[in-house]
Amino acid sequence: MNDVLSPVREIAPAGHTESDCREQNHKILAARDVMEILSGKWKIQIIAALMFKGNMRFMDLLRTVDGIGAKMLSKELQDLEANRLITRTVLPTKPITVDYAITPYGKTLRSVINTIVNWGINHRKTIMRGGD
Amino acid sequence: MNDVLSPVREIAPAGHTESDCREQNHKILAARDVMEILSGKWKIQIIAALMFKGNMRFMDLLRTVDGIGAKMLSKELQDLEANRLITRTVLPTKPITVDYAITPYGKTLRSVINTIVNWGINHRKTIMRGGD
DNA sequence: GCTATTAGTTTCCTTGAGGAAACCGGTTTC
DNA sequence: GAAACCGGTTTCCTCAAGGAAACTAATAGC
Repeated sequence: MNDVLSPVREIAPAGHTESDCREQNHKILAARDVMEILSGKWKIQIIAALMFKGNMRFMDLLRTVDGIGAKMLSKELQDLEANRLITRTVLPTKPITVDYAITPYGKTLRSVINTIVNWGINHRKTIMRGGD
Repeated sequence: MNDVLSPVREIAPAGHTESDCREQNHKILAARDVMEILSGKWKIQIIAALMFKGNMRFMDLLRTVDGIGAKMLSKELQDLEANRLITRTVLPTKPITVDYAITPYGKTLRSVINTIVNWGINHRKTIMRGGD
């Protein structure tokens, strides 16, 4: 009776082809992939720390990434290393030290991190202005 | 004896001033803010769906966001609405329908989502090429 | 011998994210 | 009156994320 209702409405909005639709689904998957790699409370903060402050040792990161504990830091660093985003280098110093650094591949995340950081900075301003 | 060791090494790398350091910490916080808003398994996928496919109803989203359940979808939509990223509009149709749309403020996330999606697409290619 | 450093690991615990399935109230169709 | 569609909510459950604190092992200084 009412065909404005469209009980089995097409998922793609008007004017979108099926191939458009497939491409959009592909994008949604890509977004999910990235969030899986960067998910959790700490990964982005660790990457941002290494990216903005340069190489750091375990204890540096423990002090820089506010609130993280040794166990979590250790685990997150292993994850990031497994994803080839950072390297772990043991240095032959007397109290042994370990250097963590971003890989060239990890550096390709710079645009992602920068975009996120810029939006975040603006978001803070928006909230402060009374928005939200 | 060995001053290369630097037991209480400065956190900022050589050449960085204290004000640099404060700015970098500010960036790390901004990154954390954004990840809090977008964290979880579904938020980015929901935003990406609305952004790339346009307004959708509850059932559209349930079908589009692969694997999500009604409870999670409902809760995530409430979160996104609370953060003023989407709007919820009840339409006076016969079987009641609800339209979800991205707000102008939510649209400012487009650059973030696009950057994430592009990196993700490239990441897939990298992995396919045998990398990892 | 005692303490401090570095870089973790181990154990135990709590909280919350997320999922499956049933249910609900309203409306339309047959 | 039964079945189906819409947009959820409620209940119950599990598993993983995350945290605190103790512990390890090696070395160095006092």
